[in-house]
Amino acid sequence: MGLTEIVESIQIKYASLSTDCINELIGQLQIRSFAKNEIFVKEGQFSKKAYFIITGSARAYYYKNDKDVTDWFAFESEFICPIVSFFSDKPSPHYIQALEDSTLVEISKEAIDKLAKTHCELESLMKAIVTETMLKQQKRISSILFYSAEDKYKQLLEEYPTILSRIPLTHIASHLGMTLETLSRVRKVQN
Amino acid sequence: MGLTEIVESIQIKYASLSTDCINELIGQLQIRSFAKNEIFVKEGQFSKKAYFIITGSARAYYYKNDKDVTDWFAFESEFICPIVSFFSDKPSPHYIQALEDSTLVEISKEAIDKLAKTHCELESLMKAIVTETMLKQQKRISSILFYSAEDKYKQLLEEYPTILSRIPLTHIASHLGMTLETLSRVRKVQN
DNA sequence: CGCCGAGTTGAACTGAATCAAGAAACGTGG
DNA sequence: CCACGTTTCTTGATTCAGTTCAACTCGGCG
Repeated sequence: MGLTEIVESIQIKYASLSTDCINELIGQLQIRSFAKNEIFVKEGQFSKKAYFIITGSARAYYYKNDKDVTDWFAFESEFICPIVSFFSDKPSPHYIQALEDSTLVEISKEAIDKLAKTHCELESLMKAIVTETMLKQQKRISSILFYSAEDKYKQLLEEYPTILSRIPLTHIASHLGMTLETLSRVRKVQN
Repeated sequence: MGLTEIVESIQIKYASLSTDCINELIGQLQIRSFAKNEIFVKEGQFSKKAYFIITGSARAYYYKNDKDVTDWFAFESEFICPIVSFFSDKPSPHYIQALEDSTLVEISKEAIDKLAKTHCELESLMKAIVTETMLKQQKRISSILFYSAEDKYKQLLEEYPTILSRIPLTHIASHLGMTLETLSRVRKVQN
């Protein structure tokens, strides 16, 4: 898949862009490859880059009381970025790590903002992406508040049916806000 | 406070607007007043209106297993809207209710989108508001996952020092994801 | 073969929920 | 302005989902 098709598909999903804008945008993209387990954004960094996953997967995680907590997963055709540092001027509490050998497209916020000055559609596209993220978080909040460990696990499997074969249970557990032991017990009941 | 000052202050906080845009925007605003406890957005509605609070307060809430759960509070100079229905094309799970006698500014999404077609700055302003909301939710997720009932209560008091005198504890408890009884016990320890 | 990290299992513990009862505050009409 | 009923909040006893800590199993890989 070339850069053109990638931008094409993003554009279709979120908000259409002029050919002009698409072309200029492509000039700002960088293809990057990371090996499994490679950490490409570190805590404390001011990283203003966003990544779109072509193949592979990644997770954003942080340390809470010395425990590794996975905040977000991203798979093919999804974005991932150090959300705090990307959108505000604070250092990132998150690390980002490839979970498989992965190929990503990288773009800097600076480049986007600059392009958006002349291409307003890009601003709409960004708004659409942020809105989607916000609605996902909205869902996640109510899922954390109201569902049992078992239900949260089921929900995750529905959203990401292949996740079990791709990602270690430790990360799944911490993302669901439960311990590895609890996840293990929940799984025993299921199968 | 007139509409001009209100738009002025919003614009300063999020993203600057041209005088043209400001004037057209003002033409789309509606001042609305609600009595304490009045419900002005109902569950199941497709409501594409957002509200900016001039005086008073409001909450967005929904029913989860027949229990009334407060999702968001909003006070002076804050926005509130039925987030799901406003940003996607789904009916709102949320009700919105005035918690005190309140005066709000109402604007429809339709009006904003129409204006944004000719005034790109407005798109940036919307993006800024959505981004702010997203970052707040990000914070809320980690607060739910990692803090004890007591810590969550303390945090809320820091963010909204006047909340106790303005809003019943039931709503505060459900917003913090705990029962009224637990909140009551937490408060006893504190004071 | 033996080590090592990932996952499982068990037992004891705990923070918060639930259920139930009572106290305090609130506002509404006489 | 007081009395009464309703709503809001507190307190207590019990239960429960999930955590913690510790030991054990399994599968892959040098």
